[in-house]
Amino acid sequence: MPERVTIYDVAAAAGVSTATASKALNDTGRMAVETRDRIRRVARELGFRPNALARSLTSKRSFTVGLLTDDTYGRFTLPVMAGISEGLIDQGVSVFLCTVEDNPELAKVHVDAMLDKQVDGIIATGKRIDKPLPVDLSHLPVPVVYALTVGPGEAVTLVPDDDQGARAAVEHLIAQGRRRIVHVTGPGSFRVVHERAHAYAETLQAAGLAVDDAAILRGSWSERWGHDAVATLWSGKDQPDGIFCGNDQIARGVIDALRERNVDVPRDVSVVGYDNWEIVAEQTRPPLTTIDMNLKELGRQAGLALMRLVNGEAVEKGLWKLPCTLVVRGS
Amino acid sequence: MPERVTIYDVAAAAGVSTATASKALNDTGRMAVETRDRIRRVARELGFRPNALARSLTSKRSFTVGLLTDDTYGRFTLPVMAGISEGLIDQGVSVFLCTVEDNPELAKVHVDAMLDKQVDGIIATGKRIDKPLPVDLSHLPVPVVYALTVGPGEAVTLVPDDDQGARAAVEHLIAQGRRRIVHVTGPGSFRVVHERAHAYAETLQAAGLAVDDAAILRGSWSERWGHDAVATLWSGKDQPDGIFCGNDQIARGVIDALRERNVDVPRDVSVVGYDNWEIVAEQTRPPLTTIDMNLKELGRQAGLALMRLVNGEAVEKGLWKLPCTLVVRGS
DNA sequence: GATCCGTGAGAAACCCTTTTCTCATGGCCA
DNA sequence: TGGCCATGAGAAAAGGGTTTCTCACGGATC
Repeated sequence: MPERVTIYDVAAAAGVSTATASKALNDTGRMAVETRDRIRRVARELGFRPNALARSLTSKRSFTVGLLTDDTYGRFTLPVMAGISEGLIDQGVSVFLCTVEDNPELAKVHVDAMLDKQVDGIIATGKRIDKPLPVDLSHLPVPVVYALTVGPGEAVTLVPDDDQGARAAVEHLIAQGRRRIVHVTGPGSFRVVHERAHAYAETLQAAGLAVDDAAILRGSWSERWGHDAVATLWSGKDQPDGIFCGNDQIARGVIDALRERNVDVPRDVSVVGYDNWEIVAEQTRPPLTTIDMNLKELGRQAGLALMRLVNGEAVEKGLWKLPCTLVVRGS
Repeated sequence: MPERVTIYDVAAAAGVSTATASKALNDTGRMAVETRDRIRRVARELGFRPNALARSLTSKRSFTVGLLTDDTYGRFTLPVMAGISEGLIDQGVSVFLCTVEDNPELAKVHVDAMLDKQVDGIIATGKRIDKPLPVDLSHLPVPVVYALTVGPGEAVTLVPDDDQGARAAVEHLIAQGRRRIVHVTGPGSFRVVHERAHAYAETLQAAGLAVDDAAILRGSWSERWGHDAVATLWSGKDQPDGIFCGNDQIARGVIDALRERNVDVPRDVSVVGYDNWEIVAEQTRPPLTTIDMNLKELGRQAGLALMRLVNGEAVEKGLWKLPCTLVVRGS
């Protein structure tokens, strides 16, 4: 293991003091151009990289943030984390990852460890928007941002705009000339189910289409449920010509069931999913038209918002609803 | 934002020097028991927490490790990361998360940022065992451990024992009295496909059962493929009574297809999956018997191995194959 | 009563970098 | 020729801890 090169080494090699070396490398202070260039050249030759710890000690900024999640399996958290990491690296910020499950003591240990390490701020993220993390982050000495999980009212919280997403899905179906549009979605215990269902109903109404409570079918987030829902729908009369599904798995079940009944998608029925889970959406036959929540972008924004708070810049408090995108494929 | 309490505050409040305060709190040095207790009590009352940055500066240990991943969607990486985080927090170690996708420049920036922050070591992990990260980690000033991704030969690399896992699956089928066992698996371009297929064949042979190359069906990692494979298998004569699937999604497709054909699982055919992806395995009807790769445990071990390297303890180099577990459910 | 030694605590140095303050130098102006 | 000022660079302190070394004190020993 090679010894690390310190600024003392650079200063000695360039024949100057560490003060001068520091100023040369940070482009501060006043000095002859030749001196600055010489020091920089020496530093480069020696492969000098400043010790961020020592630097943080004086600057009071560690260029480090903590990321708390209660999710170990979900597929929503990873893109959010990737977005955070990607959005912050430009500013030289690194991200501490902490998985806390539902364990309050563990969460506290992690938060304390992060604070001891002088994180500049903390991002809380989770597997379910309507479930808070098992730890109170509201009186910390650093700013906190919430992404994909609820925070206290006065906090900055970023979530996908379910209303706009659902609206876009239904509007797309209407634009395809569909008039009898049903909504097959997940369990009523999820907040997103209500929001999407509400937006669905409003959009129909705005288009002058009939809204029927029975046209909202709640079940589980599974292919099976999509399959079963089609069985129910096609057992009565008055079959729909458009189906807005609460997620891509349901949509896939719906499409498979339709094909089994020789109902052509998209000729006879148009289907729109939710999530743009590529491994599902692209495998469907035909490939699934669906709503992308832009989770990576959400993560990036969360990171940037946190840095603005850290820098003392003004940030609008409250719920930020980030736009979803309709991804048109073949269904 | 409350001001942070430093050891100077503690020392002043207790009427001692910072040297004495430090020794009292770290249980080092010699001093009267009353002095030590008094300092500790004062520290507790003031809510003193040492600044880890300042501490790291002298100790040369940051109690921080870097975690590199190229995965932003996969479902394998998250449990590994959770295991690492969980395994290291006991030692007060925090984990820097870096997502590098397939971008070598980005990866280099992240690695440099971590080294600047004086990480004690680095863990590389990825979405696919047979694909390396887009950055060379072999000449770093800190130790490196690879988990779920290939490292150079002399490195410590942790992967699930696919041989043992596949063996356990097939042995379970044999123990159920099955004799005509086929293997429906993923694309031949994946190394795990070869390993599992090889173990499958060997286990059959060891049990004195016929091994037929045509009994290994390679396709995609999807339910659809499981479905299609059953269609193929049941179109000929000589149907199998046991099916070992390359992952849970395939297994689910297989089981669904069997039910559609009125083939009873597990009465007529036993099915074993791979991955123990609970959202799939538990939703299957009947619930899926499958192989759990214990990824969280793998992550934990990776973290512990890295800390042993950091502490200069002996660690066996090379490939560590960690045992998989058969999870018996209803199939 | 002088010497010795163990004890408890503090002074100071160190980790690495940044930043403020000071100072020597030399050119310019009066 | 003396005083001023701009310039370039270094000394020193700070940041928050840890660690080594030193020292004052009091009791035991001879």
